[in-house]
Amino acid sequence: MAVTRAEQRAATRRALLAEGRRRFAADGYHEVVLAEVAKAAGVTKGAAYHHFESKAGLFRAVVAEVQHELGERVADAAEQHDDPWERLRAGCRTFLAAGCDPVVRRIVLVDAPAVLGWDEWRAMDEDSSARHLAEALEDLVRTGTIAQQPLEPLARLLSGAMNEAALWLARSAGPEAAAQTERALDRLLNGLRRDAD
Amino acid sequence: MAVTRAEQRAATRRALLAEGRRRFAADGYHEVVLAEVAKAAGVTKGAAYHHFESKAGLFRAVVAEVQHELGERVADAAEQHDDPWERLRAGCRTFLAAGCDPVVRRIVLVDAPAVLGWDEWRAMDEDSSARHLAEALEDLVRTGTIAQQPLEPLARLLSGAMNEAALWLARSAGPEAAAQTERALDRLLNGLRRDAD
DNA sequence: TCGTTTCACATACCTCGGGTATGTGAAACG
DNA sequence: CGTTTCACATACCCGAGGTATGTGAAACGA
Repeated sequence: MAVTRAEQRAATRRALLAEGRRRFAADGYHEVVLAEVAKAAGVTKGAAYHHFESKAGLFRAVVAEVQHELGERVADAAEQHDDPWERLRAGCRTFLAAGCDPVVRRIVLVDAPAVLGWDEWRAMDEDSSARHLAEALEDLVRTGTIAQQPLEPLARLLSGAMNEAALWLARSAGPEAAAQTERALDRLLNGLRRDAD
Repeated sequence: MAVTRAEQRAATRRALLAEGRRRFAADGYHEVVLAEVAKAAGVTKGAAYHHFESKAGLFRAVVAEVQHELGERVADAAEQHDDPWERLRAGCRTFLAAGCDPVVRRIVLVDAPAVLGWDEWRAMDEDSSARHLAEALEDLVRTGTIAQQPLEPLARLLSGAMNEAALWLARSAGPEAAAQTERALDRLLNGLRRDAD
């Protein structure tokens, strides 16, 4: 089989990303040593620096990847529904469930803000997940389900609430915790509705 | 002036904590080099390791200090009011304002979860701020202002909402952002009330 | 087909910073 | 006043991120 250079390059990059994702999720950014990631991926540290500008650069690429997948999952869940209100709820539920995944939890929610800086983290979050939340809220205003109001602060509050709840859910043993959290979130959201339930 | 050993020890510890707090807030945990903190505090690295078990140990002590002060401020603000509902609102407003302080923002909200681990961060947060939130919610249930319900998930949602909102507020230029966030938070909380506004 | 260029890495090396082991001089103590 | 304690200072180790340079096999042009 002929292996072109482009194919080999892509394969190496994928291997580094995959191994990085595993280790960042399992051990946390600081505990991960780049040379070991490279070794496990079948290459040396030089390859890693050829593909990424630094250890933080590899981490950034992993975060972007995970964020993107997360956003897709949330969007897919929302699209299962037609009613804007149910779209929002479905997205929230999916996010809460996904946040329990150690990959999302450790990489995106815990380490990323500290490693990449809060501003960059927020920009990446906006591109993947938070954007969907903002759109969902806009739909709710457009359809008159909730009153017109500044949506940016509201989106931030809800985004933070779900981030933290996801982190907490992953640590709470009770299987009823997820359901309780969803109910509590429902109650909060219902406060925004204009008409009765 | 006679300087006893205990006094000197306490002074050195205070100096290390103060300088650490400054640098951790300004540059972030990773960028801070322990030897420079010690030097700026008028001692050497050896002194730092005599007082704290590691760089993370100094950071942990700083986090505990800042968390404690933050909790006090929130509690003080709440105690200005008698009505449980207003106590909660006052505490939330105070927290949102305090979270904009770079010391709280960078040290407690951004770096601490990654450096100390989310579990330890959460335990410290519970001891200082989150405990007050939980008590406020219990009061609201006791007085019948909000319906009886599992309070732990609700407290987590609200805590996360305010953490994220505080982080965002510190970055948003507009002076109306704080007021808008408080209004949005009010709307969410109002959803919990049993009776009309 | 063959010389040349490109490039995807490997290898060797540097440096900085966290951590440790040990020394020291002045209080504390009997 | 001799001895002990202890709050540091000094010297050293080493692991890990980052860099500079080498290399061999594809890619390419003639």
